Amino acid sequence: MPDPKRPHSSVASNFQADADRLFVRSAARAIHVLSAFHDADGPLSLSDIATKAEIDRSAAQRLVHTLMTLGHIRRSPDDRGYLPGLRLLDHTHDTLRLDPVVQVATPVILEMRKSIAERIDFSLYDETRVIYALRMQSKRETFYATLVGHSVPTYCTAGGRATLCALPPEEAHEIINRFALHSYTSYTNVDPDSIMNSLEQARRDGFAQVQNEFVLGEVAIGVPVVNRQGRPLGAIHIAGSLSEWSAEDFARRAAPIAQEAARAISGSF
Amino acid sequence: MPDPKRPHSSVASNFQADADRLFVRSAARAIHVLSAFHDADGPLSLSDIATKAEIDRSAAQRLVHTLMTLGHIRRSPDDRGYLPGLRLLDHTHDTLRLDPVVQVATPVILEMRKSIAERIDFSLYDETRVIYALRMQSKRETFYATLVGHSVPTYCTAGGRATLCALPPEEAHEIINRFALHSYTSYTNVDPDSIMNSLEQARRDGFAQVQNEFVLGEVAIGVPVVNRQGRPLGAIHIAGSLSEWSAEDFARRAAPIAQEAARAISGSF
DNA sequence: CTGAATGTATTGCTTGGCGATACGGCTGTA
DNA sequence: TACAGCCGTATCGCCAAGCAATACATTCAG
Repeated sequence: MPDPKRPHSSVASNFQADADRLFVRSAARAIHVLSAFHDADGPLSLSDIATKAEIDRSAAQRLVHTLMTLGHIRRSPDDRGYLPGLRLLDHTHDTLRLDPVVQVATPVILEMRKSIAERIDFSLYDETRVIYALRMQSKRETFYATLVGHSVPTYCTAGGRATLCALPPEEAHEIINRFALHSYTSYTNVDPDSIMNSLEQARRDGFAQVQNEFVLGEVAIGVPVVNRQGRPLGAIHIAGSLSEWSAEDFARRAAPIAQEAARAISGSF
Repeated sequence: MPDPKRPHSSVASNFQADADRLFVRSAARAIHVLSAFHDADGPLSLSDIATKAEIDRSAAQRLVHTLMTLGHIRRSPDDRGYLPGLRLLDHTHDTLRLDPVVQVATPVILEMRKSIAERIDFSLYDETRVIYALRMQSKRETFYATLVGHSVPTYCTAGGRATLCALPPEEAHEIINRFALHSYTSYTNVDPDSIMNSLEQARRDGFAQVQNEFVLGEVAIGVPVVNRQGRPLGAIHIAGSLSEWSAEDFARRAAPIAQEAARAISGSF
């Protein structure tokens, strides 16, 4: 399953700096080096990093060296290339624990598991995607663990559609158009108009529902968490298996729980 | 002692650079800026960041500006300061999904939940601490969710002691001595010799056990995951409540499960 | 009103970072 | 065995990118 496009502001090395005297190129390049791993599927060599970060080998050498002394890059255990370093996880922790939305969502999500045994996730809104921040596993899930930081597209997932439906339609439309709409399964809806219709439906129902569009055999509902101005901050989603639920039953059971939780969180912003 | 030729250079900035021509100061400073949030408990102002990162306000301004355009820092929702940005979570995802140990541990940990209903964690070894990478919640846990990236000391936690006991004693001793041993609860063992004894015990038993030392009311066992050379890579830990288990019963029940899982993972490295 | 924060903007000097280049060590292959 | 093509590492002189100092508009507390 391919990852959705992660923003990667690429050619940014030079054209930024001319206009922007506050822009520190070396700092940005360091970040680009770390971002080189976004489309890696294993350890990278110096030249790999240079290519992906769009810098020359010398720059890659210097920056990798620097990041390695800081623990943000390490050699792979078998010494065949470079990997992201464990120190990056410290920033993860900071990002999550200092995020006001995560702070109030956490106890609410934990409480939800008393009401339903399915998989519950909380994710943060980032324009064309939502990023997984918290997860409560269901009892039976054994195959696939979504890692924290995993991001999925907004147009074809329950959580994503939930956040989009909290936006003014024209803004949602603009975001959908920014996408290279990709068919994850044969059921994925890639027609912008049809997606806009499901957003409309979700707005009426108060929750978004998706089956089979991103993962086969999965039914999921999503509810947006919004601030006082109604702007989306994130989403709560609950996912179950189509082998155990009809879509209707699942929505009837899961949606009210997610809605109540979302209301509790939304109240604080 | 400050060099008169470089009147206002901070200690942190140049002690590296003199010796090391490959070291890119601006890159390191960018990371320091992100690390400033490690000991923050809310949004930071520019001056806060400058202080914590040991740079002047100008540098902080430039670096924060740069990191903000990259999405690695953002303003807090109420516009009262800066927070770590969501893009950092992309690096989280890379770090976890590319980590060979996490790759093989994930399905094993997921499988464990079939055998036991308590809280199961997998964490990665980083010298004086272990960093939480994966978690399966127990049914009843409602108060406290450990966020991914959270790190705990090695000397007083089950997972930490498990990894230490896989080290040669002198090396473990050296690590323990590097610590400011801190009493998290009134039960925390802060005596190096006594800690060394529990490591010895853990080595004999094949698992480490800790009660009350880090969190009151909690009993936990930990088993190290090691490579072929026997070096620790991480640990599996299972935690339960002392209100439901005696320490002995808990160990009898949980240890074999964790040991089998650890063996399965350790085999691959 | 004052004083101390905040974030933002500008500037001239100089040193930190640049990129070209070279090197020794592996690995696979012809 | 010799060669080609990677790998990571090391060196060096040039100059603009990054630096620190400084100034300023707001906001907030006392």
